[in-house]
Amino acid sequence: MFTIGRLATVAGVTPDTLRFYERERLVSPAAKTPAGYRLYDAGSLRRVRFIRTAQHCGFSLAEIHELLKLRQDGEACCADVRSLAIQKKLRVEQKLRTLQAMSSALDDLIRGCEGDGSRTDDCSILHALERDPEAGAT
Amino acid sequence: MFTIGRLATVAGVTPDTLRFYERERLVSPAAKTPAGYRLYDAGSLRRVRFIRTAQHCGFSLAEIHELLKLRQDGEACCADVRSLAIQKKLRVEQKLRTLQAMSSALDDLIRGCEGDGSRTDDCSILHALERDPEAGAT
DNA sequence: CTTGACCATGGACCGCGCTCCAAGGTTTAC
DNA sequence: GTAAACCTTGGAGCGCGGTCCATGGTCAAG
Repeated sequence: MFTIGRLATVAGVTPDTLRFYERERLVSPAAKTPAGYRLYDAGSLRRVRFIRTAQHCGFSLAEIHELLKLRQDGEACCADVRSLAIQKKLRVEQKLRTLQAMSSALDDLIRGCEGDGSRTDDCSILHALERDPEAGAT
Repeated sequence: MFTIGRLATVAGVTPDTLRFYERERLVSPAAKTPAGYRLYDAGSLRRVRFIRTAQHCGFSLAEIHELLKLRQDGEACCADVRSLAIQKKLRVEQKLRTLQAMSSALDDLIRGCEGDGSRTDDCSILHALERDPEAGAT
């Protein structure tokens, strides 16, 4: 059994974060001391690690709540979890495409620019940004 | 000269957004009617388009403010603008790498999962998410 | 038995980019 | 002349994932 500070340290978060997760019904202490101190066990640590890892996969806290509910739910099956992972993958890929579009738009700007000391009223980047985004390319 | 609603329509934003941009010192009306109505000109439209296009390149409103300041500033040169674009590109690429890591982490989860009807206590995805993220790969 | 580190609660606040609302004035179309 | 559509200001609220603060109780070391 650890106190909140100890769990925070081993899990790599802050005590405030753990209290926040508790308000969000993601992790709750295994017990409390008579004085009201939260006490956590190894299961709590696994749960916090679950949250952090899922976050690294792009899941929001609300989605992690869903995943944790599936784990509790005797009715749920592995395919349900897999389905959430696949949906998340699709959204991550959508974001990737958006960022890739940004990256190549920036490339175009940078490439079109001399980068010399000319005044900014001649700057090709500033001119390009002003063009109607709805108009055709070029 | 257009009213706020007309500029909003042609620029593809809402009047609320234009008022918000004005509070953020990004776009201000060219004039006001005696009754206090905002009036915009073609330069305003170009400015709003600048903002939208720069947003599509990943610039935040604060950064767009910087870009617009450079345009005003007689001292600034094209190289300053180019430098902001390059910095932005680096940050976009960093985000891309983060998302690519998410994408392949999700791939691993999905690949490792049968996706069959087995109970969630056997789910390889849920087990994988519980593992210590600091531990070496497996 | 005091000092300092730790813990509790409740609530405010952050950044970001809007979005919506209420209460009222103005303009336009018929 | 009246109704609809538009405009004004000021301020609150949202989603997200925390972070920080004030105030006060608890616990361990010396």
